[in-house]
Amino acid sequence: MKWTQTLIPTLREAPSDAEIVSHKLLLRAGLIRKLAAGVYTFLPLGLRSLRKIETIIREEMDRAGAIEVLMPALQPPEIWQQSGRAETARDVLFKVKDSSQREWYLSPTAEEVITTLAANEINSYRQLPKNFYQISPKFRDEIRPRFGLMRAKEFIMKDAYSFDTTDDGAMASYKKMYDAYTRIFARVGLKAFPVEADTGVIGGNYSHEFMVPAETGENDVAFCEACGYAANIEKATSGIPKTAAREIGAAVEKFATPGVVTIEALAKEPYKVPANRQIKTLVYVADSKVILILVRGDDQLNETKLAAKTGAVQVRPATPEECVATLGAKPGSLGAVVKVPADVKVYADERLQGANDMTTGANEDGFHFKNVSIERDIKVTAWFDLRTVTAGEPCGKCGKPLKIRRAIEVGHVFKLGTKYSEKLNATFLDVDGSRKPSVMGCYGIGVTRTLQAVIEQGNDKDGVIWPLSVAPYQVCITPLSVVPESEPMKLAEKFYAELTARGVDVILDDRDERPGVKFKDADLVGFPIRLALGEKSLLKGEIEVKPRNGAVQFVKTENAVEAVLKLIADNGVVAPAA
RNA sequence: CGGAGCGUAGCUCAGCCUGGUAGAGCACUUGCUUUGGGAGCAAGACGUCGCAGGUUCGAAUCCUGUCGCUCCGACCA
Repeated sequence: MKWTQTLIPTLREAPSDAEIVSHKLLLRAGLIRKLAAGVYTFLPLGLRSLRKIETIIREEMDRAGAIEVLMPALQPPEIWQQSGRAETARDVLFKVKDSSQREWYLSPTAEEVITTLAANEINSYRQLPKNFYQISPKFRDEIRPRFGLMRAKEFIMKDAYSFDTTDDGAMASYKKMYDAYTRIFARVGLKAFPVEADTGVIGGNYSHEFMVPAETGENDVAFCEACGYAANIEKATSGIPKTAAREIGAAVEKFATPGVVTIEALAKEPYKVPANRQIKTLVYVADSKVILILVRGDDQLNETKLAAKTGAVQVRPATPEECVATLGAKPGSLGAVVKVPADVKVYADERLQGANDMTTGANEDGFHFKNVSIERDIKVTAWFDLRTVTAGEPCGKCGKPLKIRRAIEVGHVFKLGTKYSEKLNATFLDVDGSRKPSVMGCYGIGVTRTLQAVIEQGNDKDGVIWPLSVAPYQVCITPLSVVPESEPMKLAEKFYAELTARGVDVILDDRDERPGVKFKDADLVGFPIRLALGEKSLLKGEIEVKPRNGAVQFVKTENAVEAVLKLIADNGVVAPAA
């Protein structure tokens, strides 16, 4: 490709609405342009990288035995009602109406469609297992699009859905995808690692996310360097000990705490009740039912765990008015010892099991109880792990301290079980003649997000540093004179032809620009290898070969093509084991 | 949806407080010079100051509404 024939609108300054480095570079390097919040056009260079990522994904999905299909973006609401997700996924569904006022959903994912297909087309165990995948635009009514392609209203996702006859088969399918994902991210040059994850409204009971460490990520991951344990903070557990039991003390005693409405205030003079001897009582509304949550004063409730453990679709903190209506006191004086309505369930964090000599609100503004023994004085409906793990806690597996870091989620694999196949009647006849629902799994990769993650991970002050495997072009030839028939231009054309013939992706910067401009642009876009052809070095019979992230080398012109091919071979695409 | 902020040239932004001629840098066009890391000089083109209403002799500037965008939070398959 000749630079002047394509469109590479580089920017010296980033538009002010770009916040993080990868978003700025996507715009500055001329890869994408924003049409509206969370909605982007891919320019020629951005599209080339996107296609390369897609190609890698296709190769690895095909290698793993998955088969490609293409499902519609327009989906009828009926199948979403059938699966139950019309309700549970309501908030992210894009809904459109056609001219006859019929409603459609724009696909945020395709469990319903593929399961409907399987229900119609798969009748026998002989047809299983199957794994269908597609790469297509997806739509989510994100309440707050952010960070360019990271969280967009429209984005490209690879989604795959496996169907098996047995749970073991489903597990094997899951493992294949897990391994394929590992290879995919390695090939696109991303340091991504799998972590245990919550399943959210997708459902199912077993799940891993593939995470790219990055400070700008929107997820926290807890991990143990000693034993390799890693989990999304929404799911992570630790080996932190339960609250130490003391001697069973006297009966519960009320004491005045005027104006004290925080854990911290109660921990100070004159009360001096340490946070770890307090019970924090939280009022929540789970699917429109009021519930009480008890966690230790120095712990934070993990809402994802709460939803997962209680099976609620939606949980939210109660308003102060709802608290008063339920317990008769405002937040800050709440407790579960007295005045808990019979129909209000009380869920307590396991760390409180056996705790006594605790202090908690008295459900009377300005008063607390002390000497509370949780099992003696509080009617706990159920014990769950509900707290959020913090850095430094002992790993639940090996006891070494856990660390926490930010990460970008680029892939997610789920074992779904029969949730969708049962609801949408995706059944098959087994060997013994019995009809069974297929055991499913689903597997997503955020393709556009992966592209941005590559940039977030590979950049310096001058611009993008692409892995060879996904760079828009592998080599940029930069003649410092573009006068036709000039020595630099003639050689540039020759290298262009030869490298192209050898299967290398080359762009020739034939713009009549000053060298500085061309070099700056080449660095900004981040082509992995740059060939500079200037009068000075040509007089010595040399050209300049410069890897984007390495040192300049001068090479005899006759050896230049081989030098480039060697660089590509040395730093090239990770060749995954078959 | 709650909180905060911003909409002025293609991009980054000044001007607004204290109403009166719409500006700078970069980018763009032409010419000359320059030519190994975002050149110099000269000339030029580019604006319904987001939109609508109001106040005023007069509004980019003050007021009201509205739309869009960004950030924090809720949310996040």
